[in-house]
Amino acid sequence: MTTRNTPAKRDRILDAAEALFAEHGYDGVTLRRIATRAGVDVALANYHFGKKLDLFQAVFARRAELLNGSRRDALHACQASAGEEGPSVEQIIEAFLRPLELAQETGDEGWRHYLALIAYINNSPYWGPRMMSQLFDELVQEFIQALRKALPGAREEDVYWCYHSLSGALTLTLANTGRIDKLSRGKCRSADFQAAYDHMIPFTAAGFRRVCGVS
Amino acid sequence: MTTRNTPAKRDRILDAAEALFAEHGYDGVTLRRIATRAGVDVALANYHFGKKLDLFQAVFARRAELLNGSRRDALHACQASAGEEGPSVEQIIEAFLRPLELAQETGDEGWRHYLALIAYINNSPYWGPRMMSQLFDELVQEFIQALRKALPGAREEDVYWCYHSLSGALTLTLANTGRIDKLSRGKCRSADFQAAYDHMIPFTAAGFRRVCGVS
DNA sequence: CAGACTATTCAACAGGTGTTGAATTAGCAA
DNA sequence: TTGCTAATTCAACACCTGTTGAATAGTCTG
Repeated sequence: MTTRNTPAKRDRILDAAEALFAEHGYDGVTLRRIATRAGVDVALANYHFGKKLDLFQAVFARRAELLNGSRRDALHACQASAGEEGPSVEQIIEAFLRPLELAQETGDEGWRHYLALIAYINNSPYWGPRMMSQLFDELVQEFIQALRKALPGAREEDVYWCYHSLSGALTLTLANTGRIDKLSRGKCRSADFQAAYDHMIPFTAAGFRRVCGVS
Repeated sequence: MTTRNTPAKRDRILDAAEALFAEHGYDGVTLRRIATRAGVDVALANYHFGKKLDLFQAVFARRAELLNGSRRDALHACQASAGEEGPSVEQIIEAFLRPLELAQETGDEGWRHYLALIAYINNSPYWGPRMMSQLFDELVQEFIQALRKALPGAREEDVYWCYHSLSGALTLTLANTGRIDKLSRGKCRSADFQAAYDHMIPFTAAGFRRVCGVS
């Protein structure tokens, strides 16, 4: 066999880096802290991934394919079950958001950290422009085209601005800062993605319909 | 006179720190880089503000009062001009967002950087919980109470979730990452706050009405 | 077993970090 | 002028950073 079975330490480095980068950002994390958390020597990160920046990108890329696949499947499924005129705005947004719940379905902390990392990158004026596009733009454009079909006659510009609001609401959810918990005095729990999406889907769908001029 | 007229260098340090913190985050910026940008010796930042963390907080606090005042005035103004039943959802959100346009009205780059810094802090799992509340929560609660009055019968939890979406959309706007520019192939310019709010106000207002069960 | 290759650790480097105390300059009072 | 104080710079500290090359341990092949 050409590819050896990768040892556990390599993955532990990715896991540790994922969690720390998500909470403190790229510059807020030291390779030594990552290594300590992974129970590994500092030099090992360099051996497996090269420079610190390469490790950062490896963490970011690791789960992207899986996430994109899950989202794409959801979109195609709702398109297949819909009729000729295609799925509704609500169905499309649902396909966009629900796959992100895998974070808590599986109880996998890694996914929660990864989604927080996406939020960090997407909201960063430095990282956003140079890292989001290559992994996520193609699929996002597919969702936006589906939305345009569900909103006939909408101006292209309006659809993009609405997507911007949707993306922002999602990003803050994924960041999982716990601020809404404090504001609402415990009535909302920002870690409860399901509740967040239950509200976000009708909220953003109504926004799309209003701004894009379809009753 | 008891307070000397503060020399220009002190403010230049705040300006430089503001711009750099907003783009690269707390750990991504070095005191030497701030000093260089301000045309000042490294030790001067320490003399005026103490530790690096104190400088960070000073930058964050500098414009907060002014911003809160501007927003509070806008809210009270629309409340005064409204009748007994209070202002509409649209009017309240407008009062929440429009004051943020001062960034481009005045052409002041400092405000643009400051708002991007708010976005950075608000979206950060580390800084968000420990810095947002003390400066902004009181006024936010006032806005939320106004929204509840405009949405009679709405469940408190639903109002907070809707505010969460509004806050997320706003945060991504303030971050000013330019991603929507690329996605829309130039049809939207994320630096154009006015266009952003023109879309965001009806978008989020429709979301509030739908989720909070008022036609 | 020897050999080969991968995974991992050890030790150390050159450079950058925040911070500090002493020295210097500038601005105003008597 | 002479003082006094605030503002600013200079020089240096102890520490931490990412990175690297050599050394060691582990694992499979023949």
